[in-house]
Amino acid sequence: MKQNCNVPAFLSKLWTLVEDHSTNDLICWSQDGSSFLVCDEQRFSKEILPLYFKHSNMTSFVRQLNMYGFHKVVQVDAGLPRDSQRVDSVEFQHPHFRQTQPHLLGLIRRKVSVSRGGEEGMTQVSQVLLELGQVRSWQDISDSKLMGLRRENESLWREVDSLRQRYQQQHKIIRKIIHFIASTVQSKGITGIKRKLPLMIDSSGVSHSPPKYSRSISMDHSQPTSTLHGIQLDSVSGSVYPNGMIISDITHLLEPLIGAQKHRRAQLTEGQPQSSVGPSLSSPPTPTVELDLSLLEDAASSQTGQNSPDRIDPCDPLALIDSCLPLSPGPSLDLLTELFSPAPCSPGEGLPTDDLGGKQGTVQQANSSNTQTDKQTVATLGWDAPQKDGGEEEEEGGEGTDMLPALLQLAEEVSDFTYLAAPLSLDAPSLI
Amino acid sequence: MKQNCNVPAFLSKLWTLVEDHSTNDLICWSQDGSSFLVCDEQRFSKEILPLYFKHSNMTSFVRQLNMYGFHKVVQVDAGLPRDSQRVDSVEFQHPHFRQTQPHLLGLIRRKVSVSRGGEEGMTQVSQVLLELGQVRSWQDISDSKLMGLRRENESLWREVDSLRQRYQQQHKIIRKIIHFIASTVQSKGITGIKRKLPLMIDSSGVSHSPPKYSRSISMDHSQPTSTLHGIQLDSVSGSVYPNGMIISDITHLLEPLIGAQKHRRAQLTEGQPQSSVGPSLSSPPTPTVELDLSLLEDAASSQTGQNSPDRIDPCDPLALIDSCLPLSPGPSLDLLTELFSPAPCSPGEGLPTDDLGGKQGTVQQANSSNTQTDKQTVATLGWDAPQKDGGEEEEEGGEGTDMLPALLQLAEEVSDFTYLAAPLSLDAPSLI
Amino acid sequence: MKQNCNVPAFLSKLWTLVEDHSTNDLICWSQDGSSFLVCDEQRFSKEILPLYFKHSNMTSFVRQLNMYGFHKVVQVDAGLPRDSQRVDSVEFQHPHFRQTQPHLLGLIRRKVSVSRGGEEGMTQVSQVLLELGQVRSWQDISDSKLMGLRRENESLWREVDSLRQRYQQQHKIIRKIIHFIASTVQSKGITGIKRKLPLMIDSSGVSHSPPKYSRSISMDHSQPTSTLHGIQLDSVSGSVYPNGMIISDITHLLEPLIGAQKHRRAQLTEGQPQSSVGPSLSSPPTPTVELDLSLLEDAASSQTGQNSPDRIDPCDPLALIDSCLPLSPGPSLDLLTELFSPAPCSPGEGLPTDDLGGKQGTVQQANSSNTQTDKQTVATLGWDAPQKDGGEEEEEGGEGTDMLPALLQLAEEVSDFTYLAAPLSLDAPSLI
DNA sequence: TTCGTTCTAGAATATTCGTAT
DNA sequence: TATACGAATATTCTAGAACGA
Repeated sequence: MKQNCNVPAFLSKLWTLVEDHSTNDLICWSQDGSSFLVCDEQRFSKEILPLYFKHSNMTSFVRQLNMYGFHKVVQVDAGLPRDSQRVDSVEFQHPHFRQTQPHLLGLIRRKVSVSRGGEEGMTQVSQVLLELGQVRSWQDISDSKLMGLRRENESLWREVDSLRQRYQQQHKIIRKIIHFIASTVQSKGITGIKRKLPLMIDSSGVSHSPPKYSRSISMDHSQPTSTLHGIQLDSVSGSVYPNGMIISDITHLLEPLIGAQKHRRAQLTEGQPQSSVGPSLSSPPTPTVELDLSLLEDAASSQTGQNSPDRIDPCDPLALIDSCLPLSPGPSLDLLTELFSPAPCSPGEGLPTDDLGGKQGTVQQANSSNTQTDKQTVATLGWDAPQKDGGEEEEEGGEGTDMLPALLQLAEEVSDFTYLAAPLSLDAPSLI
Repeated sequence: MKQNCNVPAFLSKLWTLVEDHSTNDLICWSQDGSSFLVCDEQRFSKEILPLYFKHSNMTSFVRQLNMYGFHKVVQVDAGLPRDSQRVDSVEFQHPHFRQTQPHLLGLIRRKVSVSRGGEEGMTQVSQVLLELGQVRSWQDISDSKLMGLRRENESLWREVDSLRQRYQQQHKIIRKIIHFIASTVQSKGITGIKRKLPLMIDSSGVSHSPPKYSRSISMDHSQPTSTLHGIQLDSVSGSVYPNGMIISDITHLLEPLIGAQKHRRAQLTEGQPQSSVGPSLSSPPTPTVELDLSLLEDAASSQTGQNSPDRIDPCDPLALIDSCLPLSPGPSLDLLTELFSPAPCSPGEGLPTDDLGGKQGTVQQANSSNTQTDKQTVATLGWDAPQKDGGEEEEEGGEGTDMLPALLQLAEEVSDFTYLAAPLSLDAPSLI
Repeated sequence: MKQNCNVPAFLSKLWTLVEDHSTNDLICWSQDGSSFLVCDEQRFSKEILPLYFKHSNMTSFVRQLNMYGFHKVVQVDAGLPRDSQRVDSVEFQHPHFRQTQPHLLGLIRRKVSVSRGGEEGMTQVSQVLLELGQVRSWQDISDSKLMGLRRENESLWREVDSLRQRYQQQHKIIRKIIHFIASTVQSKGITGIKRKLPLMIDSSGVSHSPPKYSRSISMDHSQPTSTLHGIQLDSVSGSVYPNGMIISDITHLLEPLIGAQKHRRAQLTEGQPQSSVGPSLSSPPTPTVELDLSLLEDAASSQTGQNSPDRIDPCDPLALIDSCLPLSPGPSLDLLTELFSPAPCSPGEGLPTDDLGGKQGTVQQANSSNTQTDKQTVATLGWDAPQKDGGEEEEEGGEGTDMLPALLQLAEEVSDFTYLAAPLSLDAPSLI
């Protein structure tokens, strides 16, 4: 029974007690051997304790445990009504009290009443002061760190802002490209036949047509509204159309966009908010833009649906927008086909869904009117007309050829890009 | 059941408990009514206590008794051997807890840990306390700061995510543009006829429409306004170069960017560290141009150099693209293929819907293999056919077709990019 | 079942409670894991709470939550009439109570009513020591937070860097696309005459001159390297002018952009919050893109106005581009002209090496002057020549029209998108 | 002296109540 | 009305202290 003389009796007894397999139903090691459990406090105190100690009180046993630095392990399922089967079991643990490692018992020390001698309170004060000094120095350091972090964050914000701006710029570029392409197409078409321009212009929203102005106006108005939460958004939007021709307004009509906006807003409101959004950004972000040229496809489809194929009509913004929708895929080609095909399209395809709060209603109308170009016109315009114009041109066939190299080049470049792009990995920070 | 409102619940319950004759076998008044006895601690704690309190622990009951000034009454028979019938009974007493005298309960006061009463005054203590108070307030502030930083970071994460998404969207747009261009080219080729270019050029870019001017004006206006809140940014904008066209910048693209990036990194690494990064870059923004059309030049040069279409040629493009498209899958591509290919070209190039899984190796390989296609192959595909083949090809529209594969390839490449790029994981750490 | 001894029982239980999938219908994590929801208050309090606590009162549960710093998350639909099915669900959140991050529980501190003490002698050193101990523990926590933030920031930086790189890549792609378009145009133009394309290209600054290649090469190389430590600033400078002609800048001219920028800035400033202006963004610099093709439009418009009023014609890319050139006005145009024009126009258009110095005044002027070119001039240049050349051509112009609207629409869409998307406000929380 | 036993207290958390905003 | 907090009490775990071996 007795253990090493160095080890207090209580610890020796406790070890023996826990090790004893014959009493495992009342007291035993925990699963991992890092603590021990007393399963039935009642029986344990009355049946086991007297065998080792001079008492049969659980409280005394616990007092000793605490005196030697043991701690009760709280059960999460506490609080449960003892009704059910929950046998009241208690668990105690000590870093140096582990199954299979009795040699660690020597490291367990009994607590001694520090008897704080009241007198030396003074010394303690000095100690306290010292500690305070340390604390203060630490504070300074911590504060510095915070400042640094804050600056860093500011830089990050600026950086993000910069990125966003660049992104916007790029976006504009894309827009321009599209525009350019449009121009190209036009010019080609034009060459074939004549005179369609004016119309186009009108439709395009650029032109001199009065509607245009109204649009602009509406735009302006709308902007203000956007100011709601008053964030930068407004400004942004405003910035949008500076100079070029602004066809954009028309677009606004489209619901899709609107819907998108709303979402965005909502997102903003919510996301921003307080605390944690968790980094799990995975979800976050409702993606923002949705626009893409898929519209071409859609437009085609929509057109088709409408029946009057005579015109291309990609003009219809709606169609375009729709196309953006990830879901609506299909027909992409149709549009193109129609566009390029000689057959006449459908003239009046009003912009559908506009809602915009009534601001753009006008615009739409104007738009639709424009769109009305008929198929014939298109044909006449002869998208490819130029090419065809001259028979001899063919030799020039070189035309196509010309493109090729460029495209290849482009393709290559892109490929390159892909390589570079590859993905920086971000290691997750994580934390603390 | 209810007791005087002045009397704490514990005392009320205790009185009721002791008075209850139905439980006299477990708890009852002492002979003289000056104290009460708990006869069977075991049963009492498990059967009675839960009926009155939120626990079934004798120790908790005792703790309350002590808290209210009750004291245990030592049993004379304590010394007796534990054997025999000595049912473990405990007795508690309080001067104001007497049978038949419930009115005295109001005199029983619960102890409050007034402990601290410090004897020595040491003035210093007050000083120390003062400092501690400061420290604590600082803690609060610091904590707030951290929280703020954390929120800021979360917002940043969100922002970055948003940017990434937008970027992706843009990417899609680009892809679409390419697609569109491809279509255009094709159509043109198809038309068979040629020649229109010159015209286009003219039209392009320069338009005489009055509206234009109006736009410009608006632009100007906007600028001024923008200056408002603007900070250094304005300067930036200023640097931007308003509207003229600036060709010079183009150059920037080249190396400079690279160098810049490197710098950025360095900064990061260094900056991160402790405190200040210094950036009082309020102005930072000055945008630098990154994008430019220099490509035109490059393209030209490369083209010139290459000119011979036989090379490159990434043929099997289609497959790749589809796989990439997250949203709009296959159809579009197929469509295009059909449209542009005079005859079913590469039927087998089903769009691999598989996702790249971030592996580009495959793609590249495919690519390279494709590239290897010799001119002839290309011709077959129709890619360069026009050039090489014969003039008649043109009518067949086969011309345009030629382009298709290349374009598709390009599109795919882009798609690839998207995949790779997207993957970035943002785990939000969180913390604080 | 066992929880960390350091973590209060309430938190352990709460965690277990929320994690328990079997009770997800009553209590579970929120979508993003940053908070938890109690769906059916009634059932939860009566069925779940008693299993973990000594009560079945929602209020007590909430009190504990508050005691530990949890806060109720207001439901957006709060204002709605209580009518219908409004399932009474409540949501609570704590910055350190997040799904998948149980290690943060240790950072949640229970509030202590520091009230006591007060005035009098508080005293005792012990008290002071106690406080110091708390302060120290807080320090540890704070330090941990800082570390976490730091890591998070590092990740953010990496992310931003990644985005920037990807952006750049995309930028290149766009550039390539432009290139391609340019090539296409050229080829077409060639058709008119035959076989000039190559030459033109060459001349246009793109040329095959060895230097060009060297540039490209350098670029690629540089990029890889860029990944190093580089900071953003460098990039900026780098971005400045490498070699080719950069048309991109041109875009900058447009006011919209500028306006937008300003707004952005303002936003930034405000968002950032308080203190620091932050701008010490050492890094900030990373250049932002400025380039856009707006010029196309502008050019078009201006041209139209000036020269061939009959049509819009934004088609000609070159013209547009030229117009954009702020600095080297004349020359650039000339170049393009030369390229596309059958006859060599203005030979000497050196690339303006001057740096923008951020002054646009000059640029603009140049620009305007350019724009002013009248039709005739253009004609001379050969720019519009094609159109005018053939009388009939004009009429044909109508053809193109069909496309135009669609394209314009598209352009607008994109613009819209920009507006919508961009605007996201990031309010910087700020704080500290 | 050190350790063991017992009774009581300290300290922190838990539960309830009341109320300020 | 509802959210959050102060305050008082309740429960638990641990510690202090007295006393004896």
